[in-house]
Amino acid sequence: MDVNDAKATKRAHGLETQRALLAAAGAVFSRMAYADARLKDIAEEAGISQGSLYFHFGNKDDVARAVLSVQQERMGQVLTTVQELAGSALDCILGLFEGLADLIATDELVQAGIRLSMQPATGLEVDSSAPYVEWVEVAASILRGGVADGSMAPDLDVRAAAELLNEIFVGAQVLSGLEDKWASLPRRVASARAGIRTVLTSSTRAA
Amino acid sequence: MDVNDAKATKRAHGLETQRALLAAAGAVFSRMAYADARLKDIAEEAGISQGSLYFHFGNKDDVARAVLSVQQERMGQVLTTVQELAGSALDCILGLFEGLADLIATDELVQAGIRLSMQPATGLEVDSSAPYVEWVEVAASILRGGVADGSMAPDLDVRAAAELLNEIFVGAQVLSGLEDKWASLPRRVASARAGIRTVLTSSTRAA
Amino acid sequence: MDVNDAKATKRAHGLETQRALLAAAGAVFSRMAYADARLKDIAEEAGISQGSLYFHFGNKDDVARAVLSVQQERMGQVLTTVQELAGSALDCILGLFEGLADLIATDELVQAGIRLSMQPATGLEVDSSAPYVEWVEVAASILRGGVADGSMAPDLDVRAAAELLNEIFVGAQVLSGLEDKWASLPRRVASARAGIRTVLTSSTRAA
Amino acid sequence: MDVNDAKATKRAHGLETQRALLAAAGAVFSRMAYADARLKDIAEEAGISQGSLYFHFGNKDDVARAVLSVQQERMGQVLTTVQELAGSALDCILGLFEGLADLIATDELVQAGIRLSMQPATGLEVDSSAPYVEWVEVAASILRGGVADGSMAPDLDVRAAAELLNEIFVGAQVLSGLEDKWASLPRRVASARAGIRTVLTSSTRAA
DNA sequence: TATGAATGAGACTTCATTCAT
DNA sequence: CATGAATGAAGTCTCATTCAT
Repeated sequence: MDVNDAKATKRAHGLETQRALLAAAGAVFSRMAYADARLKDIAEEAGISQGSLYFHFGNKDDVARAVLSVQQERMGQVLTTVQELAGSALDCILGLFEGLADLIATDELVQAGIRLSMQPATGLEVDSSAPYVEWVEVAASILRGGVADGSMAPDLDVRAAAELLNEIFVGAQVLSGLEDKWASLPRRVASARAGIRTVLTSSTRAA
Repeated sequence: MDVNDAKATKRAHGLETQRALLAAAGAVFSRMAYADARLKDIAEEAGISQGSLYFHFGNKDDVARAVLSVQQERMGQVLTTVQELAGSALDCILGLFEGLADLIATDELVQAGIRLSMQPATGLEVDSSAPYVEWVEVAASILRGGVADGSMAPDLDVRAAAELLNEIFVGAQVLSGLEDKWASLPRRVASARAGIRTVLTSSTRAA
Repeated sequence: MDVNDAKATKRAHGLETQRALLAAAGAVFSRMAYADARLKDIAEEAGISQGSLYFHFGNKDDVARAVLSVQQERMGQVLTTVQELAGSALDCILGLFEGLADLIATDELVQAGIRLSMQPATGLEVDSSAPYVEWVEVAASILRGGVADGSMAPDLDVRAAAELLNEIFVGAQVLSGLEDKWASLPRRVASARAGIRTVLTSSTRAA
Repeated sequence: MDVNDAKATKRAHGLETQRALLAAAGAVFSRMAYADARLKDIAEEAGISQGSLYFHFGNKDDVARAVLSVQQERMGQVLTTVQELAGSALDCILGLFEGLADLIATDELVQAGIRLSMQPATGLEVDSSAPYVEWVEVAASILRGGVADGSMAPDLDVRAAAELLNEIFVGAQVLSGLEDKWASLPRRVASARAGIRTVLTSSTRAA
């Protein structure tokens, strides 16, 4: 059992290191642009050597990709949770925005992912605009539900409204990121709530 | 007059080079992040040597600052023009968005300025979030006019609406930038038009 | 112990490299002015890459500072040794000059330090004239001993004599440095011996 | 006559510029090492363009050489003057030191020359130690006169004494240069006077 | 004569990445 | 797993020098 214990310990230790590394990457990438972020800083923040970093990740791009993947997972999680709890589609969309805002405001790793998503052509060959397209689809899908369940205007232009919501949320992210590192994002979203509801429920020529 | 002629010629030549340099900087900064942009590329694009670049601008930061300054000037120009032409405040704000969208979609230098504004703490110690604050003020001022001239809802929450408009526009900028280098921005703005009008004119609990 | 061994080995290797680097810096800085010295030459002379140099020293200034620090240590060592051995204060001061002359004539690092000390305001913000002031104090202190132990004239103007000695020694350094890279310094000091003794022992209006 | 006048004016203007340029070079080279001095600074200090500088001097080395040449001329002038006035050889040598000290303390161009002389292998292929050898010869020649006219010890070791004097003076130059840009040189020389006289007049085993 | 503009070589420095231990 | 050491490519910037006007 000695050997197995040692192995287990090592593996546990390795996982812990990896988590620390990811958190450190989040901290650094949330503070500055990808090109300005130094692997040295990440390693230091994680309390390990630069050499070690290359054991856990292949290179700088991989680190960023890992961050992006965690971000997407966590944001997706919010979507799942909200969809389970929400009543009407309108509540769902509003709850989604609120939930994401809270997540972003408190989770450095998610902040880092957002930052990274907004700097294309940086080397990480991922099509970073992809996630945004996805979110439009998500929103459109919910809006269609809203038209169906009567919580939104029956003649809502779903496509345009979904894009508008996306723009609002992305804009709020960017502005709160610049303003105070996303601390004000929940407030911004709350403040936009009334306007959003108006757009989604006003009939005739809405959105 | 020989001497003066010579001087004038030289100065003109210099200014021309500077313009080329600025355009080149616009092209490069609009394509990639500040930290990824290479002075070599800018110089090459302008058709001059790297050394020359330092004759006209002190360093990389100065180049970026010059780009930002031109961007702000051109965007301010749109504001002025629109304010002169517009009838109601509602027309004014919608015209402003349209005008800016067209400018951004076609002017590389302005695109570069936008990119630069969104990468804080990169070295150009300018508080790059400042312009966004300014635009909220501009919007708020126009909205107050709209409440007064009756083109908007009398009980409009001006502050919240101004922030929402700003978020919409910034979000549209970011998304169109990621999607197709701002080509789709005018379309996005046009598509948001109905929603914006709804928000600004719906009474009771608007925005 | 495997791990500790590995660490120790690495550290030893690093120290060795640093020593080589310092020696190379001595060789280069002793041959030319600070501003003319190329880090490339130092790295090459030490047999490592330029990049490596920055692993051990932060920048060019740091390298120079390290050289200066070693120089001062080695020269101070001579002072200590001589003070322990010397009989009279007169023997002490003459022995000090001889010892320093021999050190300077043979130690490239010390030569480099001397060169560096004589190029003020070059970037190494150390007040490089400080060491010279120090040496005047040292000399004055010994001379006071000489007045006390009777090996020098009782009415010696200690301050003036100390300054004169300093000037002689600095002058000899500079001239031998220009003449033949300090090879002739011991000869110069030996040749000055008689004059120095005269100045220090002649009564009435000496020094 | 118009043409000649114009020519004369131009020539005069040119000479004036050249003088300004030389003074500027003196100012700059007296402040920093040759390698640190920028032609741009010299041109600015002279109030002309860098391009103009190349009309008057071929290149950076030439500027330095011009400074050195003026320095040597002015220092030689002091020698001539002193030799005409002095009574005994002892007075002559002491007067020479005093005269040179005063010149150096007040003349930036001479200060610049001194600085330049002490940075060998800088590019100006002049053997900069040559002047110092010369001055030893001058001193030796005067000392021989002193032995002859009885103002110095009859058994003076002329060679050694001359070298010692040279070292004292060079040392004083260097130290005052480092201390306060040569302002204290006259004081240093005055303070060394008594010691020098002792060395030159003490019999038996002097110098 | 004089100058504004331009150039190119080369210096210092940074940083992702690799490797022996 | 981890690290200290090392590397090399590349980037920003400086500066002596040239040239057309």
